[in-house]
Amino acid sequence: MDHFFTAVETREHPEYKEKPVVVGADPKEGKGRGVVSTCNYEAREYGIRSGMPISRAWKHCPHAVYLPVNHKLYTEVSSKIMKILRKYVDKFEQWGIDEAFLDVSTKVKDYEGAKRLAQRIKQEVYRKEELTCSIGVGPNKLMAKIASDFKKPNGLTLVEEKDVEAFLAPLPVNKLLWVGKKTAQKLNAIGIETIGDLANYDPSVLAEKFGVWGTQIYLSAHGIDKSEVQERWEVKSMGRDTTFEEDTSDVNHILETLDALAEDVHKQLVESNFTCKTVTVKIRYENFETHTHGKTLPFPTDRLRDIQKTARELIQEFLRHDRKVRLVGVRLSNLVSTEKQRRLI
DNA sequence: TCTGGGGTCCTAGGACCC
DNA sequence: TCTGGGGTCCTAGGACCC
Repeated sequence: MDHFFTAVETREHPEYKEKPVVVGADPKEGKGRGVVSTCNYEAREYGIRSGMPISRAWKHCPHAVYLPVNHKLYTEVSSKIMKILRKYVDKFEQWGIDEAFLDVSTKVKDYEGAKRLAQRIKQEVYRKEELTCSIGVGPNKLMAKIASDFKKPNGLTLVEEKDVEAFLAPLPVNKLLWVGKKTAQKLNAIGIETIGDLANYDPSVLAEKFGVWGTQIYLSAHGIDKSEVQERWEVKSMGRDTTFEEDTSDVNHILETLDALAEDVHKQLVESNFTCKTVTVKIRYENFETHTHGKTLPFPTDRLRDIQKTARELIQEFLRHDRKVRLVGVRLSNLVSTEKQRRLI
């Protein structure tokens, strides 16, 4: 979906149309902490980008419309859109809140057919939800994803198998899926700037420098991706974390916050009929130094007091009166469905 | 410039078992 | 006194995604 959160907000509030809109943390007149979640194209004109500190966005454009993240609303709209998409295929994979992979290989004969299908999907989504999306068509998930990024908003990009290498070659290496900031830096350091540079690099050297990862990105640079489109329905972990309004060394405040986060994630655990075996806490000090500390219990649990007690024990060693804390979090993993657990007992 | 919150996957070392 | 080879599970940290 194109700038999904701000697009939904603008649909709900037509008065925002043609204004710069930013969804994210409260800017508090430029003193807010947190980041931009999504911004529309008008806001991008001012240099605002998603992931940017909200204070910096404020400097770029104080008169933009700043809105909090209304996750509930976006999830509802997302479900409706996913339902539309799912109808078109039998192999479907949701990817985050606003993206999806559709395997249309059994539904169309050729790329021309895929293009027509993509146009129909765009029309239906627009007609029913008044929202635009950008679609990429390719021989595999990797290429479809990169193609979908190529022209936005409201784009449709086809990359046929025979054109894959030529399409990828001029793109900067960070356009490749799984190549983020760190990997891009390392690649740049050895003279690799474009995907074409990477494709022409000696794969054995890449394997030596990056291990399995090196082989993976080398194949990606050639547009090779064997992964299947498949629904992931199994959750591996669930967690909550929060950044304090102000960094704090108040132990009671930290522990109470931790309890509240545990309560919140416990609610989700019970509602989704899971028990958990592992509790992990996360702490971030004011200097952004971040630690995690986890414990696997001898038994799976869905009792709030087990989770809270374990979390409190785990965080203890990190709490020092001379170190201010920026963020705390609780994550539950090693999930076992309550049904499965009953069978095991 | 000052860095959210929800996740997944991978790695490497250590404990432990046969 | 020196020390195999196979495996699983746990833990902490890091990179990546939206």
